[in-house]
Amino acid sequence: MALQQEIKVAVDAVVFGYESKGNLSVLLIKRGVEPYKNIWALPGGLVLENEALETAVKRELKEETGVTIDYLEQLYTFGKPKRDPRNRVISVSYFGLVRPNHFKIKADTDADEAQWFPVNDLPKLAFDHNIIFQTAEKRLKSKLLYQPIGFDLLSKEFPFSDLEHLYTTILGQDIDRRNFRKKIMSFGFVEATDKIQQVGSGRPAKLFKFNKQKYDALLDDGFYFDIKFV
Amino acid sequence: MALQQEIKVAVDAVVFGYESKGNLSVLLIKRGVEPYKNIWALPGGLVLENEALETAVKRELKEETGVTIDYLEQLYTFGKPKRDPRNRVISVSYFGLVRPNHFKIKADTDADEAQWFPVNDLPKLAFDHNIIFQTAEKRLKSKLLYQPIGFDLLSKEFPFSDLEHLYTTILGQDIDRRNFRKKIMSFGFVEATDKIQQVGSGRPAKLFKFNKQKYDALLDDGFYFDIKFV
DNA sequence: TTATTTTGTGTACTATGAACACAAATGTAG
DNA sequence: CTACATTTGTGTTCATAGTACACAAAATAA
Repeated sequence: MALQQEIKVAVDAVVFGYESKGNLSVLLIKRGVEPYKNIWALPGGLVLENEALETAVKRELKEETGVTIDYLEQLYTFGKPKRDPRNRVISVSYFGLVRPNHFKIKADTDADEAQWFPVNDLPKLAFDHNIIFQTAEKRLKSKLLYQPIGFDLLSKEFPFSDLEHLYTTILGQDIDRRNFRKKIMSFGFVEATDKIQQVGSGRPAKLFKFNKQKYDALLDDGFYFDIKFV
Repeated sequence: MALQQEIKVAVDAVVFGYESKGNLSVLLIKRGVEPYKNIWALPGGLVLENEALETAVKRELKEETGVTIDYLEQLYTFGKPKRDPRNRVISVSYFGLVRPNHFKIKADTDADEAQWFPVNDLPKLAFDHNIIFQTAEKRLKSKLLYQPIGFDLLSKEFPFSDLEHLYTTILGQDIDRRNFRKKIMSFGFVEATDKIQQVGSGRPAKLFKFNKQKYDALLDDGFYFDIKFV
C-alpha cells in the first residue's frame, strides 16, 4: 500500500436511557484531557490495533461509564477532515439503548466524569458530538415506528402505560391510548404476565413483556412492525 | 494522542444501475494489484489525508469507472481486523444509484477494468465485498418501500411501466398494475408530461416525471412515502 | 366516605388496500 | 389490408385497518 495515511479511527456511542414518566436521557462523559478538557462528550475513543469496532465501543463504555448496554447498532461514520482540531480522526458512531435496571453508572467509575443528561437539556458537547447526537435522536424516533426497539428501553416486565409514555415522550405526540394498546396487542408478541404492579395512586397495572421469539417468528412470515400516529 | 494506530481508512461504493425490463446491475472493477489481483471488486480506495469521505468515493468512482453518480449515501462501515490480509483497513462503504443515461463507462477508463454485472450473476469479489454488496442490496430493497429512490434509477422522464418493472424486479414480487399506479399517482409528486414514447409494439406510453419540489413540500407537511405489496 | 388518579375496555364510522377485466393504440405476420 | 399480438390505460366492489370517542374498575389520598 503505497499511500501514507495518518488518519486515526475512533468510535463514539450515543446511549439512550429512559425512566418512567418521560425522562429520556443520554450518557455523557466529562473529558479529562485536551482538547475540550472538562467539556462533556459522548463516550468513546480510539480503536485498538486488532480490535473490532463494536468491541471497541463496548470496551470504552465499560471503561468510561460502567454501564451495561442492552441494544447496540452502528449509527453513522463521521469523517470531515477538521472535526478534531489536532489529527484527522474519523469516528464510527454507535447507537445504544439501556434498560432502567442497567441505568446506574457503576461505582468503579469516577461519578463526576460520567452522567446521564435529559435529552432536551444537553450541554454543548466536544467536537461534532452535538451533530452525532442529533443523528442518533433522529434514528431513535424513526426506528421506534418500524422496529420494536422501545422494549429495550423498558424493564423486561413493564406496565402498559410505560410503553405509552415512552412513545409519547420520544415522538413528542399524543396518542389514543385505546387504539395504541389495541394495535400493539394485535401484533401478538406483547404478552400479559400474571404480575400486577402498584405505583402511587390509581388502579394497579398488569405487567407485560415482549416475546422476542414470537416477534422473530412473525418476521420470518413476512410481518412488518409498523406504528402510525395521527 | 498517546496511542499509536496503524489503521488505514478506505471507502468503497456499491453502485446500482437499472436498464429497462429487469436489468439491475452493479458496477465493479478488476483489481490491478495484489492482493486479489485480477479479481473483481467494488470501486473504492484509500481516503486522502485531507479529503472528506464522500469526496473520496466520488473521486475513486470517477478515476476507476468514469461513471457519474445520481444518488449517494453512506451505507455502513466495515472494520473487522482481518478483512484486508495485509494491514488493518476499515472501509466506509457507500450506496449509489445512476440513471440509465449516466450508465456508460467513460472512454478514458480501461474498459477491461470497469464493468456492469447483473446482480444475480456476480462473481466472487475481493475482500469482504460480497458482504458489502449484500448489505447494499438489502438497503436498496427496503429503501424502495419508504423513499422515492427508484426515480434515481430511471431517466428523468420515463414510461410508467419502467417504474413498475423496477419495483417488481428489485423486490422480486409481482404487483397489481392498476393499484400500483393508483397509489403512486395519489402521492401527487409524479406527473404526466405531454410526451409520448413508442418502444416496439404495443400502445405508446405517456412519459412521467418525478417532481422533487412537490415531494419535499409534502415531507414538510408530515407526509410519509410508503409502498406496500401483497 | 368522597375525591382523585390511573388502568382497562367496545363500537360505529371512515379511509385505505385488495381483487379484478377489458378497451385503446400501436406494431407484426400472414 | 386484415387479423393477431403486445403494451398502455382505466373504475368499482369488497375487505381490512385506522380513527374517534367515554366510562367503569381498582386502587390511594384527603
